[in-house]
Amino acid sequence: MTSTRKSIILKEAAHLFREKGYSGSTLRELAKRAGVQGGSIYHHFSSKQEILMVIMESTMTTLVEKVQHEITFAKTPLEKLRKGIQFHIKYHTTDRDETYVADAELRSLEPANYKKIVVMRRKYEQIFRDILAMGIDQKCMEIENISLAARALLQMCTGISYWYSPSGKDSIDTIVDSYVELFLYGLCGKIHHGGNQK
Amino acid sequence: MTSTRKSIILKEAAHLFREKGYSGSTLRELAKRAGVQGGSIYHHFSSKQEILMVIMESTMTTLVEKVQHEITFAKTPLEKLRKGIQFHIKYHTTDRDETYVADAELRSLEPANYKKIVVMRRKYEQIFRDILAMGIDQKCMEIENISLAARALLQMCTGISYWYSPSGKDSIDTIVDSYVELFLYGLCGKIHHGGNQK
Amino acid sequence: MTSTRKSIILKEAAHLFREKGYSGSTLRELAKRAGVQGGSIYHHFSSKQEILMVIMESTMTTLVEKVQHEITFAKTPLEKLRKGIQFHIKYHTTDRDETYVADAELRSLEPANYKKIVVMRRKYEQIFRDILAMGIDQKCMEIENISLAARALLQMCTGISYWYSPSGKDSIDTIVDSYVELFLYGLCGKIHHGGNQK
Amino acid sequence: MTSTRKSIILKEAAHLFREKGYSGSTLRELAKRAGVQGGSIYHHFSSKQEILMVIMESTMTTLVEKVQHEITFAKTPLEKLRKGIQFHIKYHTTDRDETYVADAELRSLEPANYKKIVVMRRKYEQIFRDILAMGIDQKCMEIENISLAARALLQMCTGISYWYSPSGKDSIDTIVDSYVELFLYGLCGKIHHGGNQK
DNA sequence: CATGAATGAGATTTCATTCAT
DNA sequence: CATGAATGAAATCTCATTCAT
Repeated sequence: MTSTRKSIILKEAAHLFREKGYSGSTLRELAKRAGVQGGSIYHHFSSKQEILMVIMESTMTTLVEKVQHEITFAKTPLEKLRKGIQFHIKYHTTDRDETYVADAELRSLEPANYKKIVVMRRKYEQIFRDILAMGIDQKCMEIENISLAARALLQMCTGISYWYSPSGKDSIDTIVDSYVELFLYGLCGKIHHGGNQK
Repeated sequence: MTSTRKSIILKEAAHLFREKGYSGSTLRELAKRAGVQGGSIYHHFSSKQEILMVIMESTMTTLVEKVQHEITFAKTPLEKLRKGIQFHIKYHTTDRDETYVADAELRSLEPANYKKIVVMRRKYEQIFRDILAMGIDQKCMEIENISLAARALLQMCTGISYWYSPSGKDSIDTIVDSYVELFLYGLCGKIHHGGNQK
Repeated sequence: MTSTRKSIILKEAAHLFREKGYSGSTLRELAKRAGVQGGSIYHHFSSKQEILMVIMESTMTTLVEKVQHEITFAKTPLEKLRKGIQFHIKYHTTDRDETYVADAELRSLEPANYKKIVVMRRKYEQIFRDILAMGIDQKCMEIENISLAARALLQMCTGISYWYSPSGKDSIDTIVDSYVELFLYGLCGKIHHGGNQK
Repeated sequence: MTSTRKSIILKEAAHLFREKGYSGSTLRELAKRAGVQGGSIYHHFSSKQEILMVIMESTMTTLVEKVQHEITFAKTPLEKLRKGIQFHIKYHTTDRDETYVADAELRSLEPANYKKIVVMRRKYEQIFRDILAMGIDQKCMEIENISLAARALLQMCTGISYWYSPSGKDSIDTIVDSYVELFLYGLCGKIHHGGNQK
């Protein structure tokens, strides 16, 4: 919530990178949006790449820390999953520029940075895989392939940050409920227990 | 499957754009990968933008045409959905460079091109929305919000093209089956008809 | 003597670097002098540093090769020294931009390049040290410290490239003769055999 | 020997300019080495150029004043020359950063400053030329071209500041003796009076 | 005096595009 | 069709200098 020059630049950078992509964004444009001269950005960051890295690192750190906190107090795997999805979606809608960038610009990271972020990303995904595994253990979920399911879940939910707008007709809570419902019961899960009818 | 210069350039362009993004790719690099000199690209395409547009247009055209063909002969909405998902995933894994680019580089299109592609994309999504609506009509699906569900479905499936590798441990058929199952019945749909227990 | 664009750029670069130093020279200025656009330089060289390196490497290579050829056919150490000095001075006056740069801009080389050139420079100096050592052996020279003497000789002669101008009043041959004389007999060597009278 | 902020900055500036050249040095680097922040330098100097000028002016002033004092009490031209060389070398080794800069960065001076320093430099060189002329008059030296010889002498001796290190194996006194000897008698002057045998 | 954020001009470098051969 | 030298606009980055605190 602090509004230092540095934080303004970061905020505008996330927005710009989301809009035009990292490579498609220019520091001139960023400077203009942040209300500073081009050179001033280099007082706070040593390179364009560093700006991207700061956004990605802080976003991933927050994601991992907060989701762990959110699911700690839930008792059942289902409850943990619901809390996890809820948090994921809320964070991906409130800080949607940053999360979009963190999701879409992995490829723009230089090798060393890439490695760091991939580690954090795996850690985050692991949290969800663990929940699913627990659900299977406790027989409240039935999943053929945990990895696939976790990926599907996160991609589905992350995708929200691609189109969500606060001024859109669906509220965040509506979206959260729909997605949880969808992921837990599918399109037909509440209607009939039919097998896989090819 | 023709291997003209032009088709090689297109293939390499899709690969390169996927790897580094449209803005992050240079025509020099493309030329090198395609085995020609920089200037030669301009005998086949009038600009970098045109290369992107050709990829996107042909990809979207194929997507729309083929999915329609695939679902035509399916009788029930469930069957249509299964066929649709199957086709979507297969196409997104076999031509994953092109489909990835078509999905991720919308923002790199110039306004006129952007409009054209968005229309095609909506048409494609509409096909899936129609299936879901039909499913509700015929009471074989239960969906709160068709738009959200269609988006979730496509993002989930498209996401496969982000990580799928032919050398990975999951075959395309395995992936298709898992995703169809997941989307139709969710994690718990086959276990119990419990309500939404917050 | 070839006048390709590349050779023109190199020639002008040597001249500019000599005039303003490597760091003090801009590629814009170089481009202007070479009659090309700024960007064109990068068609021939990958960086400003590479231009400097090409100048230094080719200069040092020529120096070592040619001086070896020059002294090969001289029989006595004195004759070899005279030939060596003569060649050194001639090369440092005819290609004085390049030799000046090779001498003065060692510090502007990046570490890897620096190492390469230092090796070549040592090789060149060694040639002169060898001549002096041979002179001592054959008792036609009397030198307390070969390293110091070789350094003094080369610095004295290299210095010519700092002030020599083809339009000046001293011809190259005059300069060569004076320097050889000076270095062989000193200011007083022909007058009296006085000891070191402090 | 005073260690005011200003004198520290000057000392570090001479060192930095020697290492990277005037153009290649940045005030930020200088500030860091001097242990202050970038802006602080401007409390002591009005510009980067002024720092260079202060170094050069004080160095040249000291050179001229001290060499005159050193040679005043010597009686013969030979004695004067020995004293002059001795002083020159000692000063160029003890204050070798400053003297190196004074020697190498003439071209970095703005026109007005350039003129001033060139005058001082000529004055310094003239002192040595005068000694040589006196030596010829008194027939204790034999020199074809006084200007060339003076230039050769100074370049030879100044060059010491390019490689001298207090931790090297040659002491200053050793170097002084070798150079004096070398310049007075050459490599062969003490051996035989042979003519110029081409 | 000292700081350090900010400036803005300018440096190096990149790259889509053109065109003579 | 193909080449590769050249362009020129624009991108990233640097740095001497200023100034409010």
